[in-house]
Amino acid sequence: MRLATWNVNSVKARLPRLLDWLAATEPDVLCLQETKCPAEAFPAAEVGELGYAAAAHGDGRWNGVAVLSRVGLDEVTLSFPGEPGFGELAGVGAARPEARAIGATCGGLRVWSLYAPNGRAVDSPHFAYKLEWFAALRDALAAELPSGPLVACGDYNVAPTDADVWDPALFVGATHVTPAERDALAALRALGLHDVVPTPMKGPHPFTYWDYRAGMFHQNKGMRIDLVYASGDVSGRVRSAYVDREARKGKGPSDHAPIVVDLDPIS
DNA sequence: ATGCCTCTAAAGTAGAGA
Repeated sequence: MRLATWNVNSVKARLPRLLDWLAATEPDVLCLQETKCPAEAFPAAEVGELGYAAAAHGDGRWNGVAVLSRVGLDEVTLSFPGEPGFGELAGVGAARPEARAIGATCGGLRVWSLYAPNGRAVDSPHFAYKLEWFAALRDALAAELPSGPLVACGDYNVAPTDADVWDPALFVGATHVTPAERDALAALRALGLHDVVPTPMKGPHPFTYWDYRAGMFHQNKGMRIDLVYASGDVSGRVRSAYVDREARKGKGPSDHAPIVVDLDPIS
């Protein structure tokens, strides 16, 4: 099975590239983040022509996640149980969860496509929301893990180590690298989830995100913030994993590159 | 070379991303 995850930064703006990439890469399952479109506007017919079923969760302008599969798409779950919304923590009343999580069972594998809150700044209510969201995610995945093989893919908006940012000194005091955020990842690993670290196509760092500005991609000033967290029975089947930095090149790319993971069949 | 930001809409500028 070939599994992939990609923050596309608008599925509408990226649709020609997405379709070309699907045809060339042929993943069995693809997790998408930042689709930035309502579920009813998701280009299900277009991906359907390539043989993919689609499940989408959307808010409209912001966020948005989806799962595409050509090996079955069952038990679709929009948001995870206990997922917080932003407004509750900001004290402005109860809020629905944002469109940051969608789960589906694809060919016997439980798959989550996740888009973690950015956090903005450590003194922002958005940062507290980010940590609360991760704590709730931990509980939701803990509840599902006994049921079978599981993979939680997506844009975690956390760089797991200092080696996962191009210049750690520039990130002192910033989000994405704080001990609190890294502890949230450690709590997920403590459940038995394994960080499937992909191989970079170029250079020593498996970065998955490069800012659009100032030629960051061309200088390989990136971050590894897109992650594949796999249960033990899945991580043991990983034959290979890579960051497809080719998809970050050229005109009109997303600012993130896809991660592609090849799994051996269940023996 | 891979090339200096881009997306959406409550749009003609602003907010968000990280």
